[in-house]
Amino acid sequence: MEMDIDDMCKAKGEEEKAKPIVVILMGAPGSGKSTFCEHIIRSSARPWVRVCQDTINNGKAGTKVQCLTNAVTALKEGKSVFIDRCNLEKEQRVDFVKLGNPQVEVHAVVLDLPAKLCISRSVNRTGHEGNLQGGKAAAVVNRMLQKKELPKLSEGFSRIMFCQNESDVKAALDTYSGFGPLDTLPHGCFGQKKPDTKVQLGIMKFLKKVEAPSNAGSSASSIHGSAASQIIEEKNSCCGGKETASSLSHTAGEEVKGCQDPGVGSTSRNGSSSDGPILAFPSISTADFQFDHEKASDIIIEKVEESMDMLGNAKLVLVDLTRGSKILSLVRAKAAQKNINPKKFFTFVGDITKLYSEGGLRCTVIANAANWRLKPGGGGVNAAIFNAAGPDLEVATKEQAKSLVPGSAVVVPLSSASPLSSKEGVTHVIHVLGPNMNPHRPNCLDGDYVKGCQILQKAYASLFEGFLSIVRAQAKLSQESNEKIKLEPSQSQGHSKDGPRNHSPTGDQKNKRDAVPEHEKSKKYKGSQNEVGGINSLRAGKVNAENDKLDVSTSKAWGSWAQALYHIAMHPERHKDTLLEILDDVVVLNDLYPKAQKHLLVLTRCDGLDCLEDVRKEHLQLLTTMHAIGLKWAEKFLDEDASLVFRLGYHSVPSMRQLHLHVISQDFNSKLLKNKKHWNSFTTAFFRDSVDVIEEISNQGKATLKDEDRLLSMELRCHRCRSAHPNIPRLKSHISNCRAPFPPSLLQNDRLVPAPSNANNP
DNA sequence: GTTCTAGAAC
DNA sequence: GTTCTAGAAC
Repeated sequence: MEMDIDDMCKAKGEEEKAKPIVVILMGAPGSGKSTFCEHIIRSSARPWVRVCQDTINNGKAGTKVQCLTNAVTALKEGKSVFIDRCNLEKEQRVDFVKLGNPQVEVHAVVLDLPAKLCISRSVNRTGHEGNLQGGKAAAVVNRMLQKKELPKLSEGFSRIMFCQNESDVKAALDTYSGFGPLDTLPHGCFGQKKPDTKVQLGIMKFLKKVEAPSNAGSSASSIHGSAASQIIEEKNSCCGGKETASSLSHTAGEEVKGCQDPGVGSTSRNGSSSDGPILAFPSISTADFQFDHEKASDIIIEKVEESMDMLGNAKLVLVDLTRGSKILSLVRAKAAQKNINPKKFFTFVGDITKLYSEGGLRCTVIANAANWRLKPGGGGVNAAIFNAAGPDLEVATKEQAKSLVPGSAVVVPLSSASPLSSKEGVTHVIHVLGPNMNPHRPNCLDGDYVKGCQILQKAYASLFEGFLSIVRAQAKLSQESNEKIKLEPSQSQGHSKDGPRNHSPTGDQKNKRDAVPEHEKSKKYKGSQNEVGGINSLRAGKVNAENDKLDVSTSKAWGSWAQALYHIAMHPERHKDTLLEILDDVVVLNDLYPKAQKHLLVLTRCDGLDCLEDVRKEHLQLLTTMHAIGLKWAEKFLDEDASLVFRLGYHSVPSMRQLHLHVISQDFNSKLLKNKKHWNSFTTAFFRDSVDVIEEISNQGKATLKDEDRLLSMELRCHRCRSAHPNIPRLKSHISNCRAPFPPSLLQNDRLVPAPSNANNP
């Protein structure tokens, strides 16, 4: 179906310019499509018509042709159109995309909220009609979601906005509510979460099934499919940067105001990040905090030098607003003196919030010289960055931490709705708090440069470490997707990436969380993978030494109930009757509350090693021993029951003190597995496979923790087929029957330990 | 880590 | 009414 351009122009008459658009909504039942339209229609200055297939026929469901006809009519009248139907499959939306023409842009708004939320909304909405309740609603939504295909610009959309949580939806609402009749919106993909920014699951993992599994009719129909279905996973080509980047490059300022220092390094201006991520950072503490510039420049150089080997193709850029900046010249001179690779580290004169638009330097990560409360305002870089990033940054920051200890940093993923993200290509802001030498500011060190230098060193170390964690996470993600594509070379139409997922909490959960008073939030906060130093360490009772008040001893950070394993490890002879094995380095015991048929713990006897966070290279041998002993026991159990499959790993943040390795069979058949936290602690990225931990310690010297609270409160998904379930009992009834193969990520690297006879088909 | 329980969800 | 979740207390 084509629009007649001439007709449309005539209809609009002289006034012109006002261009109607078509917005095709996509989302499962309960994703909020109608609410979305209604909200915008109420508040928008643009005339809109909502074309809803469910009600188009005098309040009853109509046909697709009716929808198309109504849409054409509305467009001829100069009205913009919402296509309010699920549109999850490409085939279902192709005719609506054809409404577009050179005069009429077609946008997509994808409401990809967690399945559980859609299910619960569907249930609520349809409950009174009595035809789509409970499991039925779940089945319908799950089945629809199985087929969903991510829209791509190549289908004919000029703009696609992905909404994976309530705040994304809010951003989209704001965008279209404020979208006046004469306005235009930038083209491209927006809102697709950057890889592994921990914010999201959702739509990034897009699934496409070639054929339905034989048991697809059950309410627990699989999302990932069973052995019968072929799953193809692919990193969606339209997301994560390429097209967004190209759309940005068209608008990049022709006039390059930013100025790279000639003496130290050089990089091409436009698209300069194409060959590696760049961290732009201001000099910490040398402005308002009045830290000595000579000392600060030494520390910058020292810390930059230390990071050089780990950078890979990533780069560091020290940024200052003014060309004559003293700190910049000092650093430049010292970098040259030390022969620091100018391609990996250089200085740049420009506004750190406009590096791309004004300077042509694309930095995916920028550092902020934050205040301890992580509040906007103040002045200088902090005020500038919070201003430029918009309110999203404040919200995202609060999710990560409430305050910062001097010498620490916190990584904050930036929502794609933030102008810093859309205009400058920034994916993360790292807040850093340096030492303060200014008596008019909090925590003044009164000229104590011994402490001051230590803190500044820590601050830069934390900053660079935070940046490297982002770089590593992104590298790992792209490597994984490459592997996936290699695995299924002939079927690259799907859109999913497997592996440990960072699911978003459901919207309602988020609301509840948002209702929690601030102090409560920070009280509950237990640190996150992206957080460096600071609060994460606080939880373990190991706060930067310079903050004496917070430097509590390790044992005090654990509740009395969390000491049981520690006591066993220190005095195994007192617990002989409960222990399965006592060795020099480790003891083995059954988990007191097993969450599966077989669930035991390999417990280190090393004093002072409480959790994964404490583990360093010197513990590599111990980790290997723990793994070997765990494996030995798994194999013993497998001898007795070849149907079992084991997984060995650590909790990112354990509840019990004293490092312990879980050896757990994957049946999860235990009445003691009672709640979401139990389930998610063994089936999300929160569970760190022993093999991966060993690899990370060996390569990076420490383990990656996935300790976000959200992981533990994620929607419940089957660990095999990844289908979503509304509650624990339903989930358990599903897993007792699910025989789908394990996700590919678990099948790699010996993460799963099956009986030898099942080695190829656990 | 568990238990207890209020109150939300069904 | 019963089931289920999630927060507080331990």
